[in-house]
Amino acid sequence: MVRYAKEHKQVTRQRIIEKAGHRFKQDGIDGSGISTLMSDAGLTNGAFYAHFASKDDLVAHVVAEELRTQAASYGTLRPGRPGLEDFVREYLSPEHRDHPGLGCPSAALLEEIGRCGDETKQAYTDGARDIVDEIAARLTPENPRSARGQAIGLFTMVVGTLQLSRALSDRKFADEVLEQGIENALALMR
Amino acid sequence: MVRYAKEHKQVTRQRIIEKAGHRFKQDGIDGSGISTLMSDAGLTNGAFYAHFASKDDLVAHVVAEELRTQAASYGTLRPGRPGLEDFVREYLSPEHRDHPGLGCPSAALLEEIGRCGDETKQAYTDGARDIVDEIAARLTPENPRSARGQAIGLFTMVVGTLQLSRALSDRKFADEVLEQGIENALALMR
DNA sequence: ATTATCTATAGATCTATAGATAATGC
DNA sequence: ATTATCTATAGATCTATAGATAATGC
Repeated sequence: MVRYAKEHKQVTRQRIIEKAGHRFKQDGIDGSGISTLMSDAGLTNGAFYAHFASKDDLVAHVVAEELRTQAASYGTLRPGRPGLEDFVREYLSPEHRDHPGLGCPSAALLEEIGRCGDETKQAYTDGARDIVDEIAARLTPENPRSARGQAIGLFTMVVGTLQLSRALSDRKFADEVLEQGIENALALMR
Repeated sequence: MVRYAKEHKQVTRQRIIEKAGHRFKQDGIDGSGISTLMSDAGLTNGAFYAHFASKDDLVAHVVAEELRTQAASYGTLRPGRPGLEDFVREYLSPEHRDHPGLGCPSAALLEEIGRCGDETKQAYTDGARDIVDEIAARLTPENPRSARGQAIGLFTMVVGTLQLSRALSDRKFADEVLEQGIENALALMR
């Protein structure tokens, strides 16, 4: 009984975390209330505190989970640079721009994470390290600049590019930003 | 009388906008309430609605003002590429990272602007155009890629780099991100 | 006399808690 | 019998409004 109950609770907790990831990326952390988050998971407000000590506690777990998922998804890409090129084209697509809830947590939340408490920033830092390592591993260091430095540049540029494209009300300008972003990303990988 | 009063009101309005810019960049738009914003300007809550129709209305004016100021500040740089290099080094400094309230509105608010209403996104779009033009004008198009494309890449990368550095709890990693950002920015300008 | 600003407050929403209920496993 | 979840609510905070007040210019 205890065993089943524990599993069930863990399943629910995981569902809250995953649905919250979607909601946070869509409406922002400050823009998402506990009631909405629990409703997204098919539960009511009060049940929240049986799973998390506070909203901040949830945020830290969501950030960790989102980055873990993202790092893991890189494993499905083709090996080496061709895989990175596929990644860049998918990342800088209108599809990704127009569906933040399903997309990259950094593009959707990076600025807000910078204002969060230390638990959340720590979770983000751990995840970011893994992602930079994943990208760097695909960049053979042929030229003087370190693969790690290139990886950081590639990552920050695609994040900034997607954010900029999302903030523009002019569709043509927004599309141009994505297209130039692909060119710039490929140039950075050289 | 009417004339003096109007001027005085305009001065107050401008003060509200400038102080709100600082507060928004520090605590986020969602994270800054009207009471705090007015208190920053030395006024009380209720006076706000004599100046702005709503918080959204203020946000749009703040975004326009912040980007106008930033574009204007580029005029004080040395001409051409050397000026851009100065800009990059200043932009990607620990000083800038650690004082968001006084810094770049895009690094502090871009993600949140993407979730704002059309008035604010329109204001941002107009400002972003000017900034991209300013940067592009300093990049002589010697190579095949357009100066405009390079300008977009430079801008998005420095914004993403500053945001990333602000989100990291590990100081060494955060500093490394800034240093590599400078390298990457210079590479993009080539 | 005019008007910028203040005081007070309505009404909505937010985080968090306490006690009740309903579903599960013994 | 146990416990995950729900109902109800406290207390804080948010946006916005209405009417009062105080400072300025005639």
